[in-house]
Amino acid sequence: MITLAEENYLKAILSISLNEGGKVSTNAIANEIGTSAASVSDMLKKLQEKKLIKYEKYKGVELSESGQNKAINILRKHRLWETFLVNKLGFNWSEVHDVAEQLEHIQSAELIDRLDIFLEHPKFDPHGEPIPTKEGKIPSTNTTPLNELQVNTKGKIMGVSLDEKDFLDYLTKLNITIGTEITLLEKISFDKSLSIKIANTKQHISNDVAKHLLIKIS
Amino acid sequence: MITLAEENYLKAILSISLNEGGKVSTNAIANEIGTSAASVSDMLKKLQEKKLIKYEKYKGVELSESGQNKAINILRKHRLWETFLVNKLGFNWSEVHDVAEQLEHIQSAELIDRLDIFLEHPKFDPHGEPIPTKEGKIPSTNTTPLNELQVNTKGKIMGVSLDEKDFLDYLTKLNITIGTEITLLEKISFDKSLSIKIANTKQHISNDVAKHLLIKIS
DNA sequence: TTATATTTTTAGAGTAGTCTAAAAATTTAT
DNA sequence: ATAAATTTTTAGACTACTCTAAAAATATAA
Repeated sequence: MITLAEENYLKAILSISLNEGGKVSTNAIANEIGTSAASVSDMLKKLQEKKLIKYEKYKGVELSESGQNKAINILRKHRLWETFLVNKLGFNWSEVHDVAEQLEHIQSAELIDRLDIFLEHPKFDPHGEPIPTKEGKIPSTNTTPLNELQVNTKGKIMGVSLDEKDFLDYLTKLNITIGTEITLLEKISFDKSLSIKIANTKQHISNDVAKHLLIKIS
Repeated sequence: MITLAEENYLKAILSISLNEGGKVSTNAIANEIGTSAASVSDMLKKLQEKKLIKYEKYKGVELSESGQNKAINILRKHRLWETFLVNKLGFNWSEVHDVAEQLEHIQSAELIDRLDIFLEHPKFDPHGEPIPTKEGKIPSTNTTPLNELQVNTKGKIMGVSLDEKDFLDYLTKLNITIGTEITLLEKISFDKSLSIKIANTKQHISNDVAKHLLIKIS
């Protein structure tokens, strides 16, 4: 059996390696989970013991096949629950993260199968992130972070890669949501901030915001 | 903050006192939770410390007001989740207990408010048990256990007071479910077993089964 | 009412997870 | 290439919960 803490470590390792690729460092995990490097070091030994990760002391860590399957399944559950909370219970997209973090640990394959059917097999969660398949594949999305686009490119916002209340509430204030058409007008080299056009209104956003907006070029 | 283990103790104490009334013994709790009396004794000290119970050594225990509120809220969550699982996800009434035992610990008042709305404020769970109100009241049901009825009484099954798979699957096999019309034909004094009539078919059930069938006399 | 049985509590120890402080290994910079 | 900075691991301790065994309190019965 896998414990709740172990699940959270696997999830953190998956999340970091999806964002950065390659081996994951102890510090990165500590930072992601909000714990000490010492605790991480301890836990990595246990996960290694259970063959959920590949780990060499001082050399960083990656998920084993079974570890990856478990981590992706947790991600699938998280995104299905977020979809349920928004589509069925009427939550706002900025309100669902914390509850989904709890729900993702409920143990019942049957429950998730039925939830998936009930939601009519959604492909994306309320943040536009792809929902992993039952078989453990994460469908790829043909999107580019806004800050990597060239000036004068036009596109549509397909998703956001950050699930934090403040960020999402700010986007809502800017009239930015999934499906919003956007044009990149100008890149300021000094601070990498961007001028954009949304619904014929010019707006200015920081690089920190832009890098989490996933665009499909039109 | 209340831990998962503490929640389970409060729930166990509530469940026992609803069934038997009066103060709850250490052994009864140990039995309900499936742990040792020593562990219970330990935990009772902690719950007392947090003012969730009224406890005197060797004298048994009862819930404090705040403990009772917490316990009833867990029961409310359990029964709402069971209703969701059956009414929305299509689970059978015998399959939902274990998953609901996990879901009842999810911490979010907003979630439960919205679930209640989504389910259209159900009054009873799939086993016919009343769903406690948000204010912490458990509505009373005017029902009598089948084994307490007099011979030749006719009634309708309004609920079952046991949520165990084997029991519920057996009822299904007997064509017994919520709403089933039933007539008590005969009581066998030797083993307290009963002859009953369901849909014009005579059947025979043990006292152990009958005592968990809650009847409204018609 | 005193002995016996039962229940409950205490004592001591174990596991999972966390922490801080210090040691060891690795990386970076001069 | 060696010193300094950073990262990672180890050591030792703490909390929450669990256990078994033994002691203490209570209930039951002759």
